[in-house]
Amino acid sequence: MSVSQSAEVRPDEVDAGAGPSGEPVRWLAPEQQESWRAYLLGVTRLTEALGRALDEDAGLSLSEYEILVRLSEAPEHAARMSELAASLVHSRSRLTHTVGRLEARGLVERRTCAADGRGVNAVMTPEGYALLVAAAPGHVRAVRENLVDVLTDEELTALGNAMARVAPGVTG
Amino acid sequence: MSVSQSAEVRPDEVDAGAGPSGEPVRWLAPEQQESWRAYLLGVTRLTEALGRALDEDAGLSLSEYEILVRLSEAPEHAARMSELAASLVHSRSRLTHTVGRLEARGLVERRTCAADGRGVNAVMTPEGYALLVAAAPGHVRAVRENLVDVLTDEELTALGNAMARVAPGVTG
DNA sequence: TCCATCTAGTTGAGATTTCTACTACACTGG
DNA sequence: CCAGTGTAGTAGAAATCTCAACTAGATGGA
Repeated sequence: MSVSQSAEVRPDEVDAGAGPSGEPVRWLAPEQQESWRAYLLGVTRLTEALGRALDEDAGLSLSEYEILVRLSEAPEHAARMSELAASLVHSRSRLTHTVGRLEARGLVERRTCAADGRGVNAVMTPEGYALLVAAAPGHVRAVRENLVDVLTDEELTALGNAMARVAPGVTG
Repeated sequence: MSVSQSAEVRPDEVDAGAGPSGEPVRWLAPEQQESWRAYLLGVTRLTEALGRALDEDAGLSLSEYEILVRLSEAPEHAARMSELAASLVHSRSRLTHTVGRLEARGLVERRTCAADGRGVNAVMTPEGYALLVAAAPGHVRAVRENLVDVLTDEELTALGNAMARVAPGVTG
C-alpha cells in the first residue's frame, strides 16, 4: 500500500510483477531508498534556502544569478544565447524570457552576432557586473553555511564526485 | 573579472576585501568550487531528466508524483495539507494549487478535517492510486538509470549521507 | 543555383509558481 | 467569555516557465 517517495512503489498489486514492458521492476533497496530520499530533501531545502537568500539580498533568482556568472566568465562578458542555454540546462525559450527580463532591468544587452546572422550575444552591462559583485559575497556565504561548511572536505568531494558521475550520463 | 557559477565571485574589485557587513569574504577554494559546480549541474540535469520521463509516461510532474507518494504512504491514504506542504518543502499556496489540479483530475479528494475545523485532508482516490502504481515502475527505472545504477553503493551512500547532513541545518 | 533541412532565437498562449492578502478556526491569558 | 494572536488553508494577480508554432539565416547536396 505504500509508494515510496519519488522513487518507489511497493504496492502488493505490483510486487514482483512484471513492468508494462515485461521486465520485473527492480525496486530500490531500503538503503538506496534512504539515500535517494535524503538527496531529494536536501536538494529541495538547499535550493529553496539559496534562492530565498539571493532574492532577499540582491533581488535575483538563482537562474538570473547563474546567467550573470556565466557572462562574467566569458570573454568580453558576452556569450551566445544557445551556449548559455546549454550550460545552464535551460530551454532556449526560457533563456530568451529570462534574458529579456535582465535586459529590461539594464543588467544585460543583446547584440546580434557578427559571425552568425542567426545568433545573438548576451552581453553583461557594467550595471549587471556591479550587481553580481554585490550579490556574490552573500551567495557564497549562503552556500558555505548551508553546504560547504556543513560537510567535511571529504564529504564535499564525495558529493561532487558522485554528481559529476551522474551528470554526463543523464538520459535525454 | 570572473564570477564563478552560482557561488563565487573573484573580481579584482572585490578581492580580499571586506563584505558589506565587514568580514572578509571567504571565497570557495578551487576544489570546493569544483564540487559545488558538479553538484549544481548534476542536480539540474537529473531533475530535468526525471521530470521529463515522468511527464512523458504518466502525465505527472515530479511534485504531483511526490504528493501521490506521500498520500500512498499515509494512513487511509489521507494527509493534512500542511503536513504535505512541510514534507515536500512547498509553500501552502503552492500545495493548494497543485492539489486543486489533482482534484480536478479525480486523483485526489479534499475532506474537511474532523479534529481541526481549519484543517483539510487530501485523500488519494483509487484512480490516483492506480495512476501512481502505473507511474512508479518507470520512475524507479529512471532513478536507477540516471543515479542509483550509475554510482557504486558506497558513492550513493556517501551522497545520501552528505545530503542528510545538509537538510536539517538549512537556514531559513 | 536552388531547394530541403537544420540551427538560432523569438513569440505568445497556457500552465505553474510566487506573493500578498484574506477568511476561518484554535489557543491563550485576563 | 472574549480579545489578541497564531495556525490552516484559500484566492487571485503577477511573475515565471513550458510548449508549440514561427521567422530567419546557415548548410548541404542535386
